Amino acid sequence: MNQPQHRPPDEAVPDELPILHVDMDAFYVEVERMRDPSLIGRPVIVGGSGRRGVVASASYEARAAGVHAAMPTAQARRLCPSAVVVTSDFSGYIEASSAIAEVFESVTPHVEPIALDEAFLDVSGAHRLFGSSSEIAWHLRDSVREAVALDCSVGVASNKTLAKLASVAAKPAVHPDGPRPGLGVCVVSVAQELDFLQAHAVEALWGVGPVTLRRLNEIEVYTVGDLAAVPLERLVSTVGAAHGVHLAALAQGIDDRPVHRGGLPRSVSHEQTFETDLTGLDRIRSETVRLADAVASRLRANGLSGRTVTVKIKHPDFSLRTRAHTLPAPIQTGHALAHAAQELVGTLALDRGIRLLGVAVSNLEETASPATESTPEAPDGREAGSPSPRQLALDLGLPPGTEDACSGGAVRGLTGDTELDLRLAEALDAIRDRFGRSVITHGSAALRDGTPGERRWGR
DNA sequence: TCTGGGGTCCTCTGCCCT
DNA sequence: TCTGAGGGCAGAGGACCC
Repeated sequence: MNQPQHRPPDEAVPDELPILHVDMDAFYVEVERMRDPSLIGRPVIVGGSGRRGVVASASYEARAAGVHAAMPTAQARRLCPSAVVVTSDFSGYIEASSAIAEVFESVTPHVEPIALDEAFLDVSGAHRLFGSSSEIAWHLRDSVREAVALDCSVGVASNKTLAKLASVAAKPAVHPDGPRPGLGVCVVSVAQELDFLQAHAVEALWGVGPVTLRRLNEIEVYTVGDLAAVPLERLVSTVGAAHGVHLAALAQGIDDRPVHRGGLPRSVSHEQTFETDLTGLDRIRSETVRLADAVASRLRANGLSGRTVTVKIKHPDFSLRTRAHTLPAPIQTGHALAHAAQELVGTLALDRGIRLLGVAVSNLEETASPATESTPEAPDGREAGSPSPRQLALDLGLPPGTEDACSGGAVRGLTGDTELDLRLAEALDAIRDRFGRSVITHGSAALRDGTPGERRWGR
């Protein structure tokens, strides 16, 4: 959205409002419009274009027709037949997101990314350089626009919940005649907090999804104000202890969660919904290898390894099953991960067909890349926070590469990466870096149209 | 006429150990 | 040797977020 910005007169904003929530406006759509300017002014839907795709983001023109995120693309097409459907290409979004993150970091080191298109900032230490919180918010809007030619909305408040709601209030409005410019920046002073907060529908609170909303509606809670009036015991008996106590505090405007910089990710995963349900053991196994390989590539690219392997399958009736196993040592190679994932898949009922298959690794830790790890001059004394030494597994079966992991023929215990696994992964990475990801893969998982990882994260 | 993908966090349950 | 209580942990699943 490239609307002219009308800077409001300076407001008396006390500097004790430390939290900013910055949210890009229709981020994926606007990135696609930068790539293809012919999309400007037209209704645009970004998301999966296949038979089972859903909407990831919709332009304000498409939203005016009732299209919203998570809606099946087929349904969105019916609601807005004139919309242009663009398949998500995350490499461009990641690039823009990195440029935006640099703008945030230029103002404060206290940045907590929430997604590619939004973040919380704690600006309590930035006032001497950049002025009041309101001035910082406008400065960020201008700087983001200058850096990536995209608009964002900024909420300013005393805590995360209020800042998040404020950024929503600052957003452009959906209107049948076209998008109406929003405030751009919305400041919620301490004096306004409760009135602003308690007028919201209860589902506006973070943590209130469809299930919690239904439960709250059953006890006649529809607004945050209603929530604030419910006795804590009733709330706890309705939504559970932890959730109830948390929601009760939020309803009173109490939210002392700090802004913290992202640390190590908790998990890395790939999953795919298939155009037609997956059947046949060979096919299921080969897709497991492909997903495991994609996850392992990302682990290595980020210098990570993990101990807990989880597989997830969704049946045609949408019932979901997961199986997890924690290995004695962390792994980061496709071979070891595929082996563990296949063992887990083998414990699940596969005869009903598979709509979605996923492979995830959690219990992550930093690990030196194979290239750096092989450096013989590595110092003995490691600094705190430096990558862990790699514990290798004993290879109890055939050497990697001499067996097809998807054949299930060689049974190695679920142990970890072997030295050979690592050397093979290192060679694969080098070849893929040079010639592209699709030039080499497991024989059992020959790529047909790119891995989900490529489609999502780029080659 | 269908319902994605990549995450995080929480609860419940079962198992193991003391 | 058996049994029960309780803590810790892993696994499974649900709910939620963007």
